[in-house]
Amino acid sequence: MIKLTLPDNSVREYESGVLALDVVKSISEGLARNVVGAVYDGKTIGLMEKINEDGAIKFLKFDDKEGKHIFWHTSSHIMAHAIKRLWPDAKLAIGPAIDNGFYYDIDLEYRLVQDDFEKIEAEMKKIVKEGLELERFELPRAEAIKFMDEKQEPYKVELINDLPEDAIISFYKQGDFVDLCAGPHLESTKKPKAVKLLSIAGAYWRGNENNKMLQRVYGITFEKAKELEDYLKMMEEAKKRDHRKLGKELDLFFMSEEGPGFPFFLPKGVEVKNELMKFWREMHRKAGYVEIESPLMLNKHLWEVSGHWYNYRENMYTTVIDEQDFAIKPMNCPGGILVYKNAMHSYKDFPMRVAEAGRVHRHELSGALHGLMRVRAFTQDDAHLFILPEQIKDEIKGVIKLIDEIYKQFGFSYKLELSTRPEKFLGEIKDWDLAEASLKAALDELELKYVINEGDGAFYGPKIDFHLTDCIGRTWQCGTIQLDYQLPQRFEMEYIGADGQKHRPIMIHRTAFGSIERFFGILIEQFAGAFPTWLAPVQVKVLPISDKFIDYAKKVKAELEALNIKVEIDERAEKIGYKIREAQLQKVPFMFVVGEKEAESDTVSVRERQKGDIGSMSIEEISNVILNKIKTRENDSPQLM
RNA sequence: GCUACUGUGGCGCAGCUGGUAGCGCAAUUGAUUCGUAAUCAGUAGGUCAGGAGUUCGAAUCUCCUCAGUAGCUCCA
Repeated sequence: MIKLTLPDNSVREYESGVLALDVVKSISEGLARNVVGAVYDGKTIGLMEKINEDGAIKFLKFDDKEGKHIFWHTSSHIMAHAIKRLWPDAKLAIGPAIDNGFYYDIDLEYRLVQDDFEKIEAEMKKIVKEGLELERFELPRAEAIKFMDEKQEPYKVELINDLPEDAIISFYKQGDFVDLCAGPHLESTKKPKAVKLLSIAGAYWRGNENNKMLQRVYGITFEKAKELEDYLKMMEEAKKRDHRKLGKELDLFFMSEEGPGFPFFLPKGVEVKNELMKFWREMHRKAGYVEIESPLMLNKHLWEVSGHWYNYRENMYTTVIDEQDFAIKPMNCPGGILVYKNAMHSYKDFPMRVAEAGRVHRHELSGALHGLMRVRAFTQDDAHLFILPEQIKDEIKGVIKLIDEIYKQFGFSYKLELSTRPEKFLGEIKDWDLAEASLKAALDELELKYVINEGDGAFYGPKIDFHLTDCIGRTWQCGTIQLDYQLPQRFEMEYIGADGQKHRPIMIHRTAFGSIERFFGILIEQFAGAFPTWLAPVQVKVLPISDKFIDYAKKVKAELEALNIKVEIDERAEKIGYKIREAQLQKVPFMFVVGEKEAESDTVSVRERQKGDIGSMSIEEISNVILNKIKTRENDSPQLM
């Protein structure tokens, strides 16, 4: 509940939720004259401030995040206004603010191209210069529909029709431009002086691929030109971390036209992946997991039982062997289940935690592919837990903790999402309800924040997803925990309970990395390719000053290799500066410069990638430092310091 | 899959309104043996994603296919 003190000292109360401050404006001239902003659950956002315990509010300045949203939301109106001026037949759909800027979906016969951006930007700047005041007004439903109909805005009419009965239908007007909008907005169009349109893309009306595809124009604005400049520079910098670029530069992996969506890993990429999996195996062993392997390909019968043949067929690679249909596995679970069914189990065996790093193939839509983040063949660090009903909550909590611990190793922060029953689902609703409640309970008991995605679960059960962020802020689902009552039934899985009777186990599917490929991609971007020493494909590069010292360099290399340190020599007849530059660009954690001085004293001159020259040390001394970093898996990537 | 854009030697790029391809890095050869982010010189390497068409003539124009990029849909 929000209390608003008006100039006449009367108090008005609002339900919690977003309160458009323009409402305040209309009722409280003087208190909130130039105010733009909103209050949410009594907390200040936008230009507002709580001034006393009652939750009264007064004019303030921008709060960072929400303030930006208001700024950009108004900017999206300015852009729509500009486009309407240039192409009066454009039909407006929706135009919200996003984390970095805003967009507007527009239905326009004419196809916008990059070259139109300048024109639109120029028109936007004109509107900014005009400093049009934004006015809010409300209309009853019938009038609102009539109004938008007259303006020939069919999408707006549809939006109004879908608003709940009691919704307040508000509009914002700036000059001759009016838009259906809940607000809030800036008081005038004069602030977003630095304007930049970023890209144009297609987007389905209301996100449904059966609907018409509209043109979505993305843009960003700032008050000052310098801010825009900084933003664009920052984006440029961020793009240097792109794993696709670094993957090439650092010889980690590549993609070939011959296998769209099927990544090739180069020796250095495999080194990193192997180290990653070593870490993974250690963590899982400690957490009480065993590991199995199941076949890549299984016959149609199995996929019919699992439900994949009917629910997932368009995504599976299939083939015929000896006149029998087979499918390459898109998921590891059925294989894991066959392993379970290979023997009779007792309740005493539970919880069983069975891991499998299994390569799966899914025929993803070509437009969905993206570097290592979205591929058609990937290795899931899967595991299936077979448990008793009373073990659900604790096992889920255990999995969450394990995933959290794994992510912490890399310094990741993550977002959690809980996805519930989809339209296409197997099994009984009551089982679904129970499963969803268990996942919620586990999250709540661990006091974790999460958002709920209604209807986003897998067809066999609800799930908790862990989302990680890439270099430009896109998030990718990595870890997932899915509770499943369906497959145990479909596969008639059993165990013998304390009562000597057969019972059905409950199954949890889970991944930590999600896909090793995707996780690797995120990792590359997180560290900008400068892997911590323990993960680095080359940990030490030995750089002889000249050919004369190659023998000594080889001796150094042999000593380090005996200690399992990954080392290379740069034997080329280049100057030391050149070799250092190259090793630095390859982001090798340690460089050993060896010349006459070192060969004589049996030492090396050590150069660390982030600190530069750290002086001359004996081989034993420096290898102890390195071994210790490897052993403790110290996060010494310069990106995290 | 959809919308828009892109596709030139291993990599990064240039090639204006059509007249049969250039640069830098890398590679390679030779010289240099040089102390902390690029030594000098030479050589080789591409029928311009693939196909069809327009044209006297196409990397440059048109169409189709493939691949990539951004976003949408979908998803780990």
